[in-house]
Amino acid sequence: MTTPTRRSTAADVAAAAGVSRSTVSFVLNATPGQTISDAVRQRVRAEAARLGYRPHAHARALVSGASRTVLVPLPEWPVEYVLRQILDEAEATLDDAGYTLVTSGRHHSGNARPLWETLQPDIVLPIERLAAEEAAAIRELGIRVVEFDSDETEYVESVDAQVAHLVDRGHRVLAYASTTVPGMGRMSDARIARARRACADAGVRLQDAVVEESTARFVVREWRRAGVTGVASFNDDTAALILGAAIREGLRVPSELAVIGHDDSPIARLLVPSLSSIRFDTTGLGRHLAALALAAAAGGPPPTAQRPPTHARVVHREST
Amino acid sequence: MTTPTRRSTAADVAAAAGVSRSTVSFVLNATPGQTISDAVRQRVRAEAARLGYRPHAHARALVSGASRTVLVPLPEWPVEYVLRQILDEAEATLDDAGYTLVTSGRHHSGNARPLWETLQPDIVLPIERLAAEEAAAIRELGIRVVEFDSDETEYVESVDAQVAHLVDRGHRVLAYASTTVPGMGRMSDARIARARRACADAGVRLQDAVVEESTARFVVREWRRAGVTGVASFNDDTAALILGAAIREGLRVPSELAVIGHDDSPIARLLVPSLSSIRFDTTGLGRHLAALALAAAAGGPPPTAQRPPTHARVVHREST
DNA sequence: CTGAAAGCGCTTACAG
DNA sequence: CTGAAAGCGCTTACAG
Repeated sequence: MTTPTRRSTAADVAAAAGVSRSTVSFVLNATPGQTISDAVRQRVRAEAARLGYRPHAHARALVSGASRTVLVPLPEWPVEYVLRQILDEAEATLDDAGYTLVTSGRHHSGNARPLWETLQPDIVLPIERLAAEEAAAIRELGIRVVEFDSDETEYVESVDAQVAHLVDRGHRVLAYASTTVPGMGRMSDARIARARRACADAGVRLQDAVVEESTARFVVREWRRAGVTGVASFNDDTAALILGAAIREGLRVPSELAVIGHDDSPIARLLVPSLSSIRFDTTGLGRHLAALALAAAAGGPPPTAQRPPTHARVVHREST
Repeated sequence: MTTPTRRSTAADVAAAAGVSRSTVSFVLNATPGQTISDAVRQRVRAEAARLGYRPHAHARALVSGASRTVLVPLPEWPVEYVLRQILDEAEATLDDAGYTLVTSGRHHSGNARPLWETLQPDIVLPIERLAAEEAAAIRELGIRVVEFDSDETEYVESVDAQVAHLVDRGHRVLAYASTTVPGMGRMSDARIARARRACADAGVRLQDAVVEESTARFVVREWRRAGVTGVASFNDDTAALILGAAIREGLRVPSELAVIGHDDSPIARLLVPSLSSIRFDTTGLGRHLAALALAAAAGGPPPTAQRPPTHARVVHREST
């Protein structure tokens, strides 16, 4: 760790090039409508390069009123594979448009100010809907908040795909395995509700249970007793728990118990038997997020009220 | 998405409270050495609250020269479980000290400026050592760069623990399973080298191979032929690949082939048989990172040149 | 064709 | 006890 050197400013460049600070700004920002000789432009650029000049972001943001930054507050629950993939794609797309995506962690113990105050992003795009007061507080900072038009209940079509897959493969008594990760309760409830409806529509029965490591074998035994032959899971980790319990119970998978996960995370391919799962169009979703942010940054309304393209589809492997 | 309202400034608060802007600043920042009547203080605070005044971060950073922000550029390779845990802890610790930790993604396609320019953090703390020119460029921005005193070769004692565990359990021909994730090559090489040394010291033989999904069974067959009975893996995903291949080959684990992973990621408990692995003191490492950043922010040298407490230790499960 | 000046929102010596 | 003023580093009308 060495001591930082004093950074060079536009004034330094101006002095070195023998021009005014405005000229430096005009040249370096290629401001249109200015008539500056090529010789001067060359000189300014050369001096800027020589001095390693980089405009000070805070000063620029202060005067321009925009930081070209998008803040994504992460949800309370641990961020899973799918969301990471989506955010990676959103980040790349925003980068192409000259915007930087920053995610904020789930700690806000309170000593540091909230990241939107520290960062002063142009846009805040929360994954989970913010509390109304919180959103209002952010807006009072002059920041635009992008709220999704849809709540969790619209993102559960993947459950239909799980149920349809199991029904197609001849299962008539199903179970839904949900999880207890704190903060995911609402999402879990929405998915169970959707599973119930899908099963009712298909005329099959549905059990459900919260599955944890310590109870997985017990749950599996109960389900077997109730005639369950196919299980849809909240995510791949929960499915792995079911799969493990089934194996330890000496059940054959999928002939005695079929299991389908959700998210198609890396673990799905690593399990034996490999896990059928639900894959999302994370690229499409990521670009959709980026488009929402960019539209908000441009000051307009969201691009389309259309639902993003989830394209949830079954990846069929050995477990079903 | 609603249009943002104009945010209120210190000038608004001053006008509303009938005082000067300096007084507002003194009151709100509790600047010591000022003698301001309680009545005035009350009034300023009340108006600030009523107007929802929040100091503009960029203006404040511009004048104070500090943003109370720590930037952690993430490595090129996909961030695994252990690093996330470490960063979560570092984030919480920094938050307690009033600093915000921001991580920068691995995209820098180049249209957006590097995050350190956009963010102007006080400290940059890269996980992987930065290229010298890059570090120099950051320092020219007046930002302190914290370089670890140690390179990867010092973080491989966990390999000793893997080898010792297998040797303790009676294995005399070992194998090291490495991975091909781009960017992790150096780390992988360092660990294999360490495994070789540990095996030489223990007087046991060592094979090694890069393991991928498509080649895992082949590799396992080869190893069996060479008499290998214990495998140490670069990470838990690679171990899962070996485990899966062993099961598909009809081998009994651990009696015919023992496997130990690395990182103790969630998958280790989900596999059947459950995977022995190496757990780190992520809490200690996270706090160590935070301490390094804080020491740098305070302007001093790093707190201690001591190595961080990795405390790598074996978590013994069914696979060994 | 180029520079002096104002101003973004704040903090902090310095006068009263 | 409190306010006027300078200045952080930039951008951008506005004069020459």
